[in-house]
Amino acid sequence: MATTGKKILIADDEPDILEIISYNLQLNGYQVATAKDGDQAIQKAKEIQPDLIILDIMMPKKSGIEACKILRAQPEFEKTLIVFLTALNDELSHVKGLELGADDFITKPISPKVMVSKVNSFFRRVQKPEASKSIEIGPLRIEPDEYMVYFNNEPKSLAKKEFELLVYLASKPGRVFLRNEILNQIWGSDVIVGDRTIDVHIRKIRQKIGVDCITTVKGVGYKFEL
Amino acid sequence: MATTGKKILIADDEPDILEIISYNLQLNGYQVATAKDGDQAIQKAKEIQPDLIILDIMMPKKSGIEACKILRAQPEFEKTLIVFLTALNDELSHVKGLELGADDFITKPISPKVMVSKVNSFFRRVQKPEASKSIEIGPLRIEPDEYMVYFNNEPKSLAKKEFELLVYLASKPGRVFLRNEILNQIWGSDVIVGDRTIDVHIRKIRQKIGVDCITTVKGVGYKFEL
DNA sequence: AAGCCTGCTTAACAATTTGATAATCTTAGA
DNA sequence: TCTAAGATTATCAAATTGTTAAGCAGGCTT
Repeated sequence: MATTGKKILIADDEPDILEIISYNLQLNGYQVATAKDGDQAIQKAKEIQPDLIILDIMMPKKSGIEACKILRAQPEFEKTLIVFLTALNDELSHVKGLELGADDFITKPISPKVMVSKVNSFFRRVQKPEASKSIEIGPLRIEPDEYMVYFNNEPKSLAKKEFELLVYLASKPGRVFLRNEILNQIWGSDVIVGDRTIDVHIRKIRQKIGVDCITTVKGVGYKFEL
Repeated sequence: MATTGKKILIADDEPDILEIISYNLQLNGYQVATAKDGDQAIQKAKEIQPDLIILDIMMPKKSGIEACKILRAQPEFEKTLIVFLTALNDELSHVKGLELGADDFITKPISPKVMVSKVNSFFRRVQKPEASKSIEIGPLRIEPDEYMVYFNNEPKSLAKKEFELLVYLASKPGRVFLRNEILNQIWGSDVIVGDRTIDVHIRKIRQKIGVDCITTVKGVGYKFEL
């Protein structure tokens, strides 16, 4: 299954549960991180900024409820999906958890299949694309979100292929990309285009940006540098 | 407790359950309607247009799953919250239900208290996106509450889809939204509409607003910018 | 219930932009 | 100097979007 790019953090003190759930979510294309207690959950949450946090209620160090309270208090986790894992019949926890700002709870025991279904349904509601970060090299700023390049804050608009090519080269300034690498990355390994095609696109980028930020390495490829 | 105005429809074939849940939800300010089988649930849903529908899986006439399928097929219930009531261990129903477009399921037996908490959390979840602050960009002001756009204080009225689309794009000025993202957000991930549909709506917005505030990024999508 | 209005979607065609190629220069480097 | 790789330019086909009009369905009015 293709990766969805969604990051999930699971906190539970039972390694077995952690592993089986983690494994099944990964099979379904999620990026999974784990924590074995409340403190670790909080620390890892800050670290990886997950899209969904699953907290077991009963954990050492800090309970899931405490962890949730702490997380929710921070703006960065204000809108993160947080759900609790609870044992059956633990009604009090349910009520408390929901009042504390959890978005839902999941009762244990739970089969991996149901878990995956639930997780999918969480994301069905809140699917918003993650923002990619901008690249900044000297007076040049590339904004992948906007499909725009700014030179000294002057906006320069490139066509799709040109932009992709520039972003690719600029991803590692100074490094030379072989023509083959470029073809594979931007055009795909199965597409066949002529040799001059890359040149033409490079030319258009140079022309539109107005600064020579792409250097030719004859017989090898191109590199981005200012 | 003050009334929230939220309407809930509960369908279950056990009158006792119906009554006790209904009573507790009403205590918490919800308007509650009940149905005792699948057919009645569908009929009442059309009648009162509830904000949340709770369907028991095992019911006479039509099962909750069938009822859900029928309801979801109708545009008016496309985005209504629907949750299932299921007996424990009935995993198959869980999975099936979520795949059929239910938003969640609740396991029986369930205490009234937990039920109320869950219901509260459902509404909390769907209310978040409705943070209806007005958006103001330059001479353009968007009032989500009024479904109105003002340009230099001149009111421009847009149709629903047009308005939603504009609000979505304007939520992050400068950022390019892929056609796919737009489809998922405005039309829903399961609705299939033709390619030109977005264009036509974009055109109408541009036409009605009278200023070109939407930029096309060919091969990618659209972005809002003045 | 019939008719009208509005908004959503689609189809058909026009207009535009993009991407790839070919042909023709330039130039770095042997 | 000579040569091969790259730069330029023009051109064309394909992909993408814009525009218009027409069909349809739901809601409202009469």
